[in-house]
Amino acid sequence: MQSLITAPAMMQELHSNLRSTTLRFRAGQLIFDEGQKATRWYEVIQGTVRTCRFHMDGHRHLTGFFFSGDVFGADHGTYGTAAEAVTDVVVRCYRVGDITDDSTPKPQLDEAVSILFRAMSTAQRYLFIMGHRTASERLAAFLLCLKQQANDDPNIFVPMSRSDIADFLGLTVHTVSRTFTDLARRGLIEINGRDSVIITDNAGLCRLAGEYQDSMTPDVDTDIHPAADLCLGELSAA
Amino acid sequence: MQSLITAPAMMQELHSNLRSTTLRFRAGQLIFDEGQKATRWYEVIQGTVRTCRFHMDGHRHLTGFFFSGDVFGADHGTYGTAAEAVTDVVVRCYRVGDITDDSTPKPQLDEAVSILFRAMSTAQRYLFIMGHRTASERLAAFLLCLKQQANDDPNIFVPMSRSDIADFLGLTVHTVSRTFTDLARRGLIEINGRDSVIITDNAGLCRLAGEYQDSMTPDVDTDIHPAADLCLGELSAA
DNA sequence: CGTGCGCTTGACAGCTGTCAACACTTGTGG
DNA sequence: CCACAAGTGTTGACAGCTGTCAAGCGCACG
Repeated sequence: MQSLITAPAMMQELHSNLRSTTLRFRAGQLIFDEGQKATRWYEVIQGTVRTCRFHMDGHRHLTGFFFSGDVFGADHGTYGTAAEAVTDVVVRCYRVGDITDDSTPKPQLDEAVSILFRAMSTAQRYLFIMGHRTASERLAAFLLCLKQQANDDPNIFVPMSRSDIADFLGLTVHTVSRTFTDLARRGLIEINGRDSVIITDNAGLCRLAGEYQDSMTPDVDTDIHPAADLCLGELSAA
Repeated sequence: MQSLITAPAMMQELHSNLRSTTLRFRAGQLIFDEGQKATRWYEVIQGTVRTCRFHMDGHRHLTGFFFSGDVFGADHGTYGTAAEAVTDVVVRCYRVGDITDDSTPKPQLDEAVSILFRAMSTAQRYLFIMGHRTASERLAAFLLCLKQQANDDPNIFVPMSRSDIADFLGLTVHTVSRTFTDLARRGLIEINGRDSVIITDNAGLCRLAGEYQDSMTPDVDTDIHPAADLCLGELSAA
């Protein structure tokens, strides 16, 4: 569920060496705006943050959700997205020299590059979802990401609004809402209010999302590439 | 139209210092496979190359097209996609030390990182297209990319098959075909055989693709974010 | 000339966006 | 405490778009 842009875990190794400021934002508040000079990066201490872009046609596109421990805003030059508080949040804010700064130690630079490549790979997997998956498949993948984010607890806390989910998955609020009730009707989940979902059929949800449990092989008989894979779970990989 | 993964122009600066091998591939031939160790990167001398992934459900997803001068295959660790010749191609093949190799000069490393961030930005823009755009809007954006790739000549050469375009845009062959004829019927393009298209109404095509010519402002009256933009043309940015 | 492949087209169904209405919660003010 | 408004979420009706299925066309190749 982390950003498709950057989640440089490598920077976490520098925590002890960096001066940080703790900030609080109320739900809905802007943390930084798209296009601003990217002089700081942030770590979520408590709450949930979203990154988003607005497009000419008025559509909003959410590019990631960030939870406790996640890093966001580590962009290059200017911020490629805005960041907003989904809930009341507490974040730690670090000034950074540019990643390509001479003072950056070599191994961490290596890891940064590696992470960027992984982020690209994640983005491409996500591209596939947006291009080829239906609403219920996208929502299933999304819920599994939330579950993984919460240590695989099937009792999921959903801090973001239906509208946020819609703008993240490329759907409308209506479709998201309908799909929630549809998944519930099919016995895959149970809905407890607007911010709580229980996964009652994990295997079924995985099947929907395009993941296959255990060593189950996909039921295709054509000449599939051996390396073929689509691990939606990695959407939330750091 | 270049890869969403990597198109490190910085490496081109090293051409003169590197040993290279010239290789030829016939249309349809595999250049390298997904998952292989990424020990070389390639530059297209002549022809067109595509990079693709296969997914469990049997779907193919093309991640980029590469034309003369474009660089592909500069991945980290293993290739994230396979690369195939769309037409008969001539490529130059370079062995590379890892980008993070100690011998890589600092400025070029900086540029590599910068390019990676830009690629991420491009991927996110592309994500938006996949999530929010209709078939005709996608095809319009695609054709404009092809046009830009060919020095803005409105007489476009389309080397790839309808199937390739479909798997790149997240559509089916049928929809791509129907959309081609639809654009022609609306007077935006003229189709000359399967591999040649003339753009007869550039402004109209731009409007469709979500780009606005000149200083035309989008006709929305809601509280649009000031930094809002969607420049599909940058899809083909290096 | 026959075959195979890619491209096109039509009919149809399914999914999702749009429009509309309503329920529920929250906050404000009387 | 109630009335009211605003925001969010849900649901239904409907239309439009796109995938699926099916058929046919044109071209390249043997």
